[in-house]
Amino acid sequence: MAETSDFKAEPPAGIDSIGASSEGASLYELIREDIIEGRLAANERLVVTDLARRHGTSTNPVREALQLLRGEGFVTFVANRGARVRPIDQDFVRDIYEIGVLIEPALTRWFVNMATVEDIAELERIQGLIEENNFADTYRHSELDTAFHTVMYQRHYNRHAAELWWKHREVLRAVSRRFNFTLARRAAILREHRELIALVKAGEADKAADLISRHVEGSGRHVLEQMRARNAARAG
Amino acid sequence: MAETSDFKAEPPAGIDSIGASSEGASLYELIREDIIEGRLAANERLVVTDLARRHGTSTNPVREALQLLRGEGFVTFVANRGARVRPIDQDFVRDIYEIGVLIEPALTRWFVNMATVEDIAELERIQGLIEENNFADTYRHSELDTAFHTVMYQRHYNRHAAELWWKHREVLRAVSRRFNFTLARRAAILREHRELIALVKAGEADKAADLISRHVEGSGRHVLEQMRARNAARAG
DNA sequence: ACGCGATAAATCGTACATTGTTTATAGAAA
DNA sequence: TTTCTATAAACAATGTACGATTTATCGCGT
Repeated sequence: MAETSDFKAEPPAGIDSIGASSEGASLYELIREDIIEGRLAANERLVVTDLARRHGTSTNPVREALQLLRGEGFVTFVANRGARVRPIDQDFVRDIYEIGVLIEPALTRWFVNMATVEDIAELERIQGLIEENNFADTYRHSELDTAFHTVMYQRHYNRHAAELWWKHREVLRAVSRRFNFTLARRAAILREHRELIALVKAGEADKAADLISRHVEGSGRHVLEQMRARNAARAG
Repeated sequence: MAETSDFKAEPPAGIDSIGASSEGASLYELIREDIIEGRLAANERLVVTDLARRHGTSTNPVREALQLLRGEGFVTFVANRGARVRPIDQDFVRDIYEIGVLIEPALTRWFVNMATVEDIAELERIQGLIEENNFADTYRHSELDTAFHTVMYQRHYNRHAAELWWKHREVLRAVSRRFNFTLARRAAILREHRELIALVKAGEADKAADLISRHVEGSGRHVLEQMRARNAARAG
């Protein structure tokens, strides 16, 4: 099949927990996916015995998976009361984007200074896939958008920053599952990516970093507006 | 007793994993402490049965603790081969400080804009403790130094940033266990903290952020020099 | 309607079985 | 003798099953 792996990236080595491994979707990945994809509600209780039954295993692997997710920050724990899904709400998203605005420009700067021709080719390939998609599938657009950034950040010029990006990335996936970017916003993303590639080729690190800063801030603002609008609609 | 809690801070709510809880040092905290304090060597194997015996429990709590530490990034895993201590080496430290330079100025800016009189009083209290210590105990000096920063960052104007700081903080503790800041450097820290308090009181957010930026960069450079020197000595 | 006690449910810890990995050993070839 | 390999035994990670303790739920009596 035309697997989605046409833009699959590897998680930073060392952090073996975050990121989808090639084949064996282990238990914690499945549970994390359930959280990201929104199949589990915010603050929903994660009952070990239920999850064990559902996944056809005993309780022990589930418990370990939940602890791992706790360490990653996707699950909260209370002693003797078990785990709950950590909600991905407005504050959560706003905070993530604020961090992105701080981190991504620096990552971009490093990338521009150290990018190989293969890296740039890969960027253009992703960009091609986005244009090919031509706004047809909003979810795929989002996936490709994060893939674009991932290409820039995955070779860890700074391992911690790369790990941060991988966590950030999971949240972005969660957001894109819940909210569709408008056509206008998607057009802006496309345009800014194109600009970015040009700047990368020209070796303009500072300008590229600036652009990314505005790019991330713009996306963040847009997502938050979407979230606010939905909340207002729900309340009204 | 004169508990060390004269500058104890709370970990950001929500992230229930990182940070020392008041009393019950649970298993994962103990193991993490062993890593931070350097009682476990870099890349050392973490054998579940050994740890269980050593801590007088069965294997299950140990396994969960290791998964939690994996999620936090202090332990690496290989399937069917178990866990190892993630080394806190030069790269690790350099990367952490680079992130610090990106994050801490923003955190400082937020703090200056939102600090209460109690916050400032707390800062001055810590500063008083540092001056009282008067370079006598280098380890205590480091602890107080991070405590100073923690006061500024712990009230999570941005929860993810606060979590980042808490992780950052653990690494700093690890570093301070392995390397002593020179007298000159500690004097500089003291001076810069004093400057900072003045800027906070004056509400000079930008200048404070600038100062912190240089402050963190300076500490990072200093620590890395220490590490390099020791490595060179070891090699020579 | 509001505590209160019994019952149900789920977490947490222990013990054990299974599977895969590492290490030690013995033998064969150079 | 030395080195490489095949094999077996020890070891440790992973998964299962179960008991104990804590928490949640429900019905009863006032």
